[in-house]
Amino acid sequence: MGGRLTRQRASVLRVLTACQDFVSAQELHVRLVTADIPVGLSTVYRALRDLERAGRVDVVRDEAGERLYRPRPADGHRHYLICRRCGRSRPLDSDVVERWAERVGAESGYSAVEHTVELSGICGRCTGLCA
Amino acid sequence: MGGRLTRQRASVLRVLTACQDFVSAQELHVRLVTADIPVGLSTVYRALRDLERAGRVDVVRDEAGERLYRPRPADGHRHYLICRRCGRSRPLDSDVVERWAERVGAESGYSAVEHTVELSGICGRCTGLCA
DNA sequence: ACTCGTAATGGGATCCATTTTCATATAGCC
DNA sequence: GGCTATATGAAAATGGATCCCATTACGAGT
Ligand SMILES: [Mn+2]
Ligand SMILES: [Mn+2]
Ligand SMILES: [Zn+2]
Ligand SMILES: [Zn+2]
Repeated sequence: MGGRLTRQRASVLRVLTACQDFVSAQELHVRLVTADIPVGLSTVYRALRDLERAGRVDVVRDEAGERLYRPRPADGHRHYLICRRCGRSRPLDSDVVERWAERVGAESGYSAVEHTVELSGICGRCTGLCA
Repeated sequence: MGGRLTRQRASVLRVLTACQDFVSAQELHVRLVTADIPVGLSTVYRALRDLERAGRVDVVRDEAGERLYRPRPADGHRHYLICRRCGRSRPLDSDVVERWAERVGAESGYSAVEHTVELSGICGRCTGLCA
């Protein structure tokens, strides 16, 4: 399933995990380079693509359409509420939506139904700062 | 609210409405040109941006991140189930999710909470064709 | 530990949707 | 009809993501 274990891939996963929030590939690349862990940008993109395929990360898009990654909790698939100002995210209890999506999908006659659910807002800390 | 009523803007909205499904800006531009309605691509993008700001269209992103537009039904905000193969979409009854999103948002301490909900699958017609 | 085949790397080129620029056209008010 | 702020559109710029390909290095086999 996973390919060879290279220094680069290990570093990408380690630094991503240390983030605890959604980060873009570019941002992650900067963090790696800043931490004196030289990894090419292409390699970061490839590592993230592979992690995504392996179901190890959750992916969302910000308003500009940029892809943001976050390590997926061990207990599987999650949805998040993300601060549009600072990016802080928290996983949600989404049982209700999961059941709704399943039911609607089944009733529709469509097959292989997938869903995207994202909430965004301004977190308490950001509401405090400025206005 | 809208600015001047130009031939181009009128055409964009008319052809978009005739589509009855999600279309990309580029696709819409091709349809316009094909129908002998010359409109610049930039103008299509600008018209769609304005329609979006005015709440006249719903916007989703396909898997490639491309933005797709569909005229919004008169009764407001909707969510859709879209065929990943051919693009056919149907509006969903999303009361359950609306209430869930509202509750979760309120409990979170975040303000100005917004949500994105999209279902995608393979429609009956596409399942029939090939495999 | 050494070799070797093959997958992985990375810097630059390339892709492509979307935005910006700016000279020109025109809607809409007098 | 004239005026002017606004809209247009062709071309250039932007920027995230992917591709290319010569080079590197993982790791299985010995
Ligand atoms: Mn889910
Ligand atoms: Mn909704
Ligand atoms: Zn915040
Ligand atoms: Zn279909």
